[in-house]
Amino acid sequence: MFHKPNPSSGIPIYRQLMDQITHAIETGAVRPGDQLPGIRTLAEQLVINPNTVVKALRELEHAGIVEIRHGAGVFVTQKKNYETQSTKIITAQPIAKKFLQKLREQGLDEEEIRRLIQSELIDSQHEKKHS
Amino acid sequence: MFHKPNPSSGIPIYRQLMDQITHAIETGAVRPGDQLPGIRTLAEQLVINPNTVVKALRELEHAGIVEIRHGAGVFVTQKKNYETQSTKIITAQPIAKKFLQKLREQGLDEEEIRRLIQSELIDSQHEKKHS
Amino acid sequence: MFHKPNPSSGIPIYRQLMDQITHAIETGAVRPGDQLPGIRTLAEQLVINPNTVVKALRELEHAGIVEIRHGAGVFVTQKKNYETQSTKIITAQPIAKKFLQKLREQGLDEEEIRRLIQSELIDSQHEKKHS
Amino acid sequence: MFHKPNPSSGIPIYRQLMDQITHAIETGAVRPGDQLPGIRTLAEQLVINPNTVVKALRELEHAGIVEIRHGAGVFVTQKKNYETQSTKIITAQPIAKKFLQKLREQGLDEEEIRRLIQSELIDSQHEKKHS
DNA sequence: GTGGTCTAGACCACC
DNA sequence: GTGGTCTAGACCACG
Repeated sequence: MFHKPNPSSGIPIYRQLMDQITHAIETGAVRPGDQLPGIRTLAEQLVINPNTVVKALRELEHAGIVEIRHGAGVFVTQKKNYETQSTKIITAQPIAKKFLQKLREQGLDEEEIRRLIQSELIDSQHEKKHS
Repeated sequence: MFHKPNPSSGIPIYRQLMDQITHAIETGAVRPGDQLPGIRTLAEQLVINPNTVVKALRELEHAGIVEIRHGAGVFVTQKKNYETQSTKIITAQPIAKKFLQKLREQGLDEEEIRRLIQSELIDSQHEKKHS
Repeated sequence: MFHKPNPSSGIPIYRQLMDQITHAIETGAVRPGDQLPGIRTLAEQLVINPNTVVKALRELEHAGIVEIRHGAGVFVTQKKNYETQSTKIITAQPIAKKFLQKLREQGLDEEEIRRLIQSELIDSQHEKKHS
Repeated sequence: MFHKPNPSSGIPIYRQLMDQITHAIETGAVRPGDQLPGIRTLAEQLVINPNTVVKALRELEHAGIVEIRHGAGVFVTQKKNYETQSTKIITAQPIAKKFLQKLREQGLDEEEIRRLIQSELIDSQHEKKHS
């Protein structure tokens, strides 16, 4: 059902697995309420360490994508709209957090940060056009 | 700064460590922006495995309590309004101390105190529900 | 008679059940010689697996708290001098209730109370050692 | 190192495994401090369920024969004289306990029980001689 | 990779 | 109807 991650892609294996699972949900390959393969099963199929699988599933649980029931298995959450909270966003969140943290340490306030971001976004659009 | 967890208390070690850190923040023993001891240092002091320390810190990061900066260390998050937190916990401390003192005078040991508190907390939850 | 354990408290379910039973004996809610509810009954009431109940009872049996009679049921052991036990716990109960009331008035929630108590218990252990 | 238990012998599998382990210790096949095979390994070798292995080891731990170290493995206790506490005795203890419990429920006191046992022992010796 | 806990559900033995 | 044992297999904690 899932395929082997590429260990030399630069993207952490657990993130690649997260992407595969969220993608499977988005495409409807697995549906809310469905049970996912067990941790050991996944680890064997994908030839990765069970702990890595655990890490991926734990992150997905924190994000509300799956539900881990002790002794029973891992299930896709019943709720809804993963569209708005795709893996990409989830992945980006901590990066943004650390970035803002750094800016604040530099002494920038909210307004200054907003202006900085906006101007950089505009710049990068221009660079795109000129390339 | 932190105490050795009790491995036979039934409470997972990583959770005991989380509790200690949270409590230290609540009481103001460590303040927002402060750096916590390194993972290895903590592991040695508490005589536990570094991975267990990592797990505790990772959970606290997810909860927004601390921030792990790659290559720099672990820091208490700036955000929260810990001032009101600290005040109420600090006010509560002497009450707790006196209370524990009284129970011990009654002849209760640690185990009995733990059970009594837990039981009373559960009871009051039920009273809440029924009200 | 017994309450549903909290499966996400970090404390193993079987241990929470042990605590409840021990506490019920200490307070005199159940007395030496009394029969406890059957394993299946308990499991249904608490919405947990019968095997988990068995584990709790087995541990209590090893500790000499209860006696499991095959085909007959589970009984509180006759031996111990619970009278003195009961007295001190029962005396302590209103103290605990008042104490928890005060903490709640300070604005502490259950989680904060738990941490405070645990932390104070640990502290007093260290004071003991150093004395 | 250990061999498959007989599931249809009437003796519980976990007890057969306990016997094998204690026998291995008594004969010196495994010595104090030695690590036993892991739970999963044992289960595979003996073609039984891991939980059954766990049950056997837990009982042996309660009896002080082995020491289970979380995350590390199962080890033969360093202490000594298992000779005086052989499996036979350990097995017999709970039987004796329940027997005495029954007699007490019949209203017999300690002295009466002692006399009863002694007289029965003498009787059975006589029966032996006459057979 | 170790042991620890839990679920679900089976069949057996005792009273 | 009680507890006793066992299986199959899940996730959790720790080293």
